[in-house]
Amino acid sequence: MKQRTTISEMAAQLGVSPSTVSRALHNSPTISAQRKAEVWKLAESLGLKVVRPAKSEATHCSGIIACVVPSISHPFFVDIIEKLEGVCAQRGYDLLLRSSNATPATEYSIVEDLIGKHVDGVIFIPCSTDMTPLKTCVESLKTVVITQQTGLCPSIGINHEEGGRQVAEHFKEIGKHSCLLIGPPNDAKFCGFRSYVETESLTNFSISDLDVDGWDSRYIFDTRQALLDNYDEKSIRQFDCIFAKTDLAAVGTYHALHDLGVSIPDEMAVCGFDDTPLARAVYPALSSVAQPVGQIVNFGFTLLTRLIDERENSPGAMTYTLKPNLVIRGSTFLGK
Amino acid sequence: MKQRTTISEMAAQLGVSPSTVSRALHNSPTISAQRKAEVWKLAESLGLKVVRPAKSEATHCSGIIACVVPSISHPFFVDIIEKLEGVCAQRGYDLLLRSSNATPATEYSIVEDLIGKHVDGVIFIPCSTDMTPLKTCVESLKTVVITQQTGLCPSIGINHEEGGRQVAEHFKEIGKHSCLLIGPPNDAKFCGFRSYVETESLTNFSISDLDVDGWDSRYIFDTRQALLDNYDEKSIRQFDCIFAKTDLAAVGTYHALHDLGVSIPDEMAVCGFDDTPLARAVYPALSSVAQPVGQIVNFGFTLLTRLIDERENSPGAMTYTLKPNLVIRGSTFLGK
DNA sequence: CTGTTAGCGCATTCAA
DNA sequence: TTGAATGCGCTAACAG
Repeated sequence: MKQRTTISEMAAQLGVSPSTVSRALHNSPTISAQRKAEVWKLAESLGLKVVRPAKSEATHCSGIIACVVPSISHPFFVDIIEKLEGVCAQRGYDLLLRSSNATPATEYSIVEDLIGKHVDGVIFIPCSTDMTPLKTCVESLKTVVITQQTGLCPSIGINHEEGGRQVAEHFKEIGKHSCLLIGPPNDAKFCGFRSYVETESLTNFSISDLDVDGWDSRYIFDTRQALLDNYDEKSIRQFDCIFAKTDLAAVGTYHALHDLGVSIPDEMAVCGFDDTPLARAVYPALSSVAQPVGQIVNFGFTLLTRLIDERENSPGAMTYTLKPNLVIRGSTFLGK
Repeated sequence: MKQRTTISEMAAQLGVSPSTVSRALHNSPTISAQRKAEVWKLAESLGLKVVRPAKSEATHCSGIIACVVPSISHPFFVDIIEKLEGVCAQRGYDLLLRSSNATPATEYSIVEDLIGKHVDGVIFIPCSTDMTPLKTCVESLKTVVITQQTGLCPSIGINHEEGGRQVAEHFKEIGKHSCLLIGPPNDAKFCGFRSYVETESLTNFSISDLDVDGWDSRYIFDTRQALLDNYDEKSIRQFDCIFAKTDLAAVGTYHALHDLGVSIPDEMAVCGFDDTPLARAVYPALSSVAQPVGQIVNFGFTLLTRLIDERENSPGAMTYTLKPNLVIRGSTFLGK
């Protein structure tokens, strides 16, 4: 197997010193244009492979960014991963991927594991309200939290309450007045939903909860099951709209409604959250609150590199909040 | 920010030499149980972080495995990534993720980039029939190809022809006799499909092609569009079954058929490939040829670690072929 | 069993 | 502008 070329091998071939090669490769100002050209010529003919681990050790930076996600099968996180890989590749960073499987304990052990390793920084998506793992992470590694706000480190995410409010307003506008919220009842988006209903004093608007949670594609089936366990053809019809924690739960809702013979959107409007590709894959297309994933990732990445380059004087724990945006599609469209 | 503790700091605190600490941390047999206990005690109180880059340099192995995929938004690859992250985490490896965006040129630059970097090996999923990038990869890095067979390095994947044959057989059994194949006509699964039809001399069975390809969720909409561009309510009904290259194309087909007012499965049976979570998310649930992703990933990982540990005498380019398995669901179920 | 020595390949001083 | 010397933190070979 062909070995990677070292800087000193190149130096030998050129009859110069290793430092000269190093300087040339770094575009150091203290080197003659001619030498630089020579070195680069050879470098390119060899494929230009500088041994990174050595560089990492000498410079104390590895060019690797870790990303900790709650799940690798939730389409929303997949979207984030995809976009993050994009910026990383573009900006010369490598992406190390780790899933906490929505378990704080795993999250913690990942952080433990990451410290002392070869990562320049980490993009963190917490999987619970337990901030212990994050705290440990922030203590030893440059960290940026995305998709939610935290006071522990720079963070960026949308205003989830606002997202819930948009859904409530939309439901009101299409004349709905009895909603089932599917997901953890204390989820911020549901709080926002409720607050809108209260603020607008929609007296004839009733709200119920169905507490099912999940992080991967099983969430679809768990939601369906929970729905079927708790409602039948008759009782489900006390509602005329459903707001699900995420598109996965919304799709599970589609299944259950189909089983119960309830039509979407005529009898029941359904709205999801995150606006994942899934929302456009199902029929009817699912209305969903979109998060500006591109912005979140790009800005999160920028924040992190600033931290890494220490360009940030006092990084503090700046918190950035973006606006969500309800995308209306067939699942809430023709509702009465 | 708390610095990672070095081995020599620990040594200093304990009044022993760095090598002793190193040995203890490695469970070397040439060390007293007492010393080992002392070291571990301190290590744990400190969080036990050994600086990896230094170790990487000294041992020439980093504990990092790279995975090159054609796309991070195709559910099939996502499934692979998820499972690979699982084994990696479990076996103490870090996973470096790179997407070629289904472009051989990008694939090549990724490989170029990976060489000389800190990866012990790479799990490679080629994105095209252009094997140049893979060849370069194999030359300089321990490489294992998954999801397809190649003579260039150890590889593991299913027999795609066999998958196509299973679909053909199923279509025959449910009494279909005019099929539209959606995807690159020379795809192995379609060859298998055709070969079954020929072998069984199904004289009354006709086959057409619709050449649309894609690697991410856009494939859904491109397929839909291609279908609508090429067929109308009438002409589409010359077919009674459709076999799509992958679940994404199948879902796109759902949309188009809905637009055209064709019912699934009554008027048209639809079958996908890869059996991604998407297949169970849509309605009616999509029949699809399942690939044993778990086996592929686990075995691929094992092959790679064997290569890395040099336990393999002559790695050669062993090729392993697994069996696909058609999962029948509502989309081809009640077909006549 | 343990300490000392010598690198791993690079970046970065310091001289020249 | 360039070469020589030093060190990053660790492992491994060698003594003791």
